[in-house]
Amino acid sequence: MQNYRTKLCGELRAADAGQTVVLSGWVQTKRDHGNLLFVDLRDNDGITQCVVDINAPCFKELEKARLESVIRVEGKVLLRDSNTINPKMPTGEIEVAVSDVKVLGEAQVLPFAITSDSDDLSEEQRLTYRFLDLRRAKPHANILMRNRLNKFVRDAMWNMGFTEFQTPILTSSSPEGARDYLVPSRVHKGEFYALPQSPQQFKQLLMVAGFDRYFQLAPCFRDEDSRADRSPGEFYQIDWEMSFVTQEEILSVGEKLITAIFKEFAPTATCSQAPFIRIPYDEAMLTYGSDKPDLRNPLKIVDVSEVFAGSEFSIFANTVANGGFVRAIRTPKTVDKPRSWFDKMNAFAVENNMGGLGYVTFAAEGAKGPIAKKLDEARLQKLIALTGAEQGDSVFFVCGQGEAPALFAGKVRNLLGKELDLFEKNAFRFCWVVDFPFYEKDPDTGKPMFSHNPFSMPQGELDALMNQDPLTIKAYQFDMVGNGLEMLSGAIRNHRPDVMFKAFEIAGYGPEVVEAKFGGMLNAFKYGAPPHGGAAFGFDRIVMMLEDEDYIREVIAFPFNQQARDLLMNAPSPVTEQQLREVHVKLR
RNA sequence: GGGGGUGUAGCUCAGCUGGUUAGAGCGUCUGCCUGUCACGCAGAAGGUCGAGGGUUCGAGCCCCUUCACUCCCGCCA
Repeated sequence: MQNYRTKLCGELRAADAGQTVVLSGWVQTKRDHGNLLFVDLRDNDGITQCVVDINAPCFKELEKARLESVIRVEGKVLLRDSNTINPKMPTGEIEVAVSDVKVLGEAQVLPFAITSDSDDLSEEQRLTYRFLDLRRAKPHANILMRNRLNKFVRDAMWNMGFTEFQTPILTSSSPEGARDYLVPSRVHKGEFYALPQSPQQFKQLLMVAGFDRYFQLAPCFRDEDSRADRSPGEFYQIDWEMSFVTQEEILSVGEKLITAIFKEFAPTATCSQAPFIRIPYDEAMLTYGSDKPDLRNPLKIVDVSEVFAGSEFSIFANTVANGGFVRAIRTPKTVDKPRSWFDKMNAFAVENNMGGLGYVTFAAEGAKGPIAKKLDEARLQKLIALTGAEQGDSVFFVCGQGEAPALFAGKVRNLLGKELDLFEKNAFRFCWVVDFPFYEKDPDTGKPMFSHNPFSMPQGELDALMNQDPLTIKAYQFDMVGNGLEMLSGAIRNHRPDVMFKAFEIAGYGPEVVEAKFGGMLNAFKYGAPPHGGAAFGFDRIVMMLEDEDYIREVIAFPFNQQARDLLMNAPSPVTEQQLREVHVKLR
């Protein structure tokens, strides 16, 4: 039997001239000059130009091969003339003069060109023919990047002393969190497995089992609707857990891993260096109007309620008098922006159901803008002191009750940053958001409910639960945020049954509920559980950032579409009556 | 569950105020071409205008229903 190849399509160089080689790959493009034919042959490794002229016996065979057919060619490596060298190709100094061609896998006429840009193709086409889509340069490169990141992360975690595990895919439904994917049991009528939303309980059990440091590139399944950065169905986490650690030690592992990743895969980008700044949740909400601050944007939100308290600007003054807030954002060098630009900003506020977006501009001749004349000199000076405004700057105001002004100021901060092109370029800016509230007020009942994760340890532990207003208790719970994306979530876990019972009691669950829902883990904690904690990175999101993709589907080989369908495999799909009967399922 | 957008040739799109035979680029097919690299040139074929209903002398265009895709809100311990 003939061999398929002696070289790969990306490896031939000038020094190989004169060799006879065998290459196999896909016919990417053909340039047919009638008596002279060029074929770009592509494999996973690269592209090599093949050439054949009318005198070669295999000319006709190659000429009739369709685009994207798989062929085997045999030929001699020739140095190209200096005027025909293609400097854009790594193999551009040579070409293969083909003496023999064999079609190994014929292609039909293609639904779309492999050389098209992603932007020129519909999502539906791409996913229906994903096997063709993945032949295209950028999607192919994205998947190969995933592979490199996989290995890099494994090596890094092993080197830091972590042990890799595989935890069950068929497990039990967890009562908190997202909707589960359910799998009916054949053996146990009316009972269901669930696919894990994360290996949370298993990794904690492994700590109780004494494994000390766990990690897993863990598949997670959540039946939730999709977003640009959130794939429906399944996604992967770099999941880890550690015994006998403080929160700072977990953060340190996260910093080490992410800085190593970006140094390796984005060497030319500016990247935050460890230690990343820690921003308490409350401060993040006030200063950035978000628990996912994008630190590439230099703008900050400042509370200027005191400037307007008792002022002539009655709308703001009244709001402040009634316990509301005025938040301000200083924007540099906006004095020359036309009135229409400020109007556009105001229109954005109205679209977002806010009263409007007031502003003051500090021009050479003094403060300008609709609000300026309502503020006396002392108030203007205080405003300058609070915001750091300089001549030529503007200050925008958002006013309202409760959390609304801070949240909207966060949106305004994003908009202004984009409008004024203030975002730092080619940069990855990371921070930690720490001290998440343990409870929040249930908007319906007004009672405390878990705001994030019932498994995390409240700061102050049992003492705080017994003696503190629940809504003021913070959790050892943290996120890592990179360029405004949530990259990681983690916590010190609650490993003490007494603290857990009390924590659930405050949220309105009796001990019987805790026993019923978390019995497995709770039971384990009764037999000597080490203090432990951990975190998980969104693996796909890191690949997204490294490949500068806006959509998570671009870094997943076979993603669902937005409707959680696999258009290629036709999943989900109906099953037979027989299959349903076996698992005791009746369709309504 | 809700809101926005899209659906016209194999692909990506244009199609004016409702008016003759629905267009372009790429792809396909045919022919020409020995140095291209997204080769070039000439020609041809290719349409249930997502589906169903309605208004109208007349619907790709207006109305209703419905389906699919996409972005966002809700949701995402």
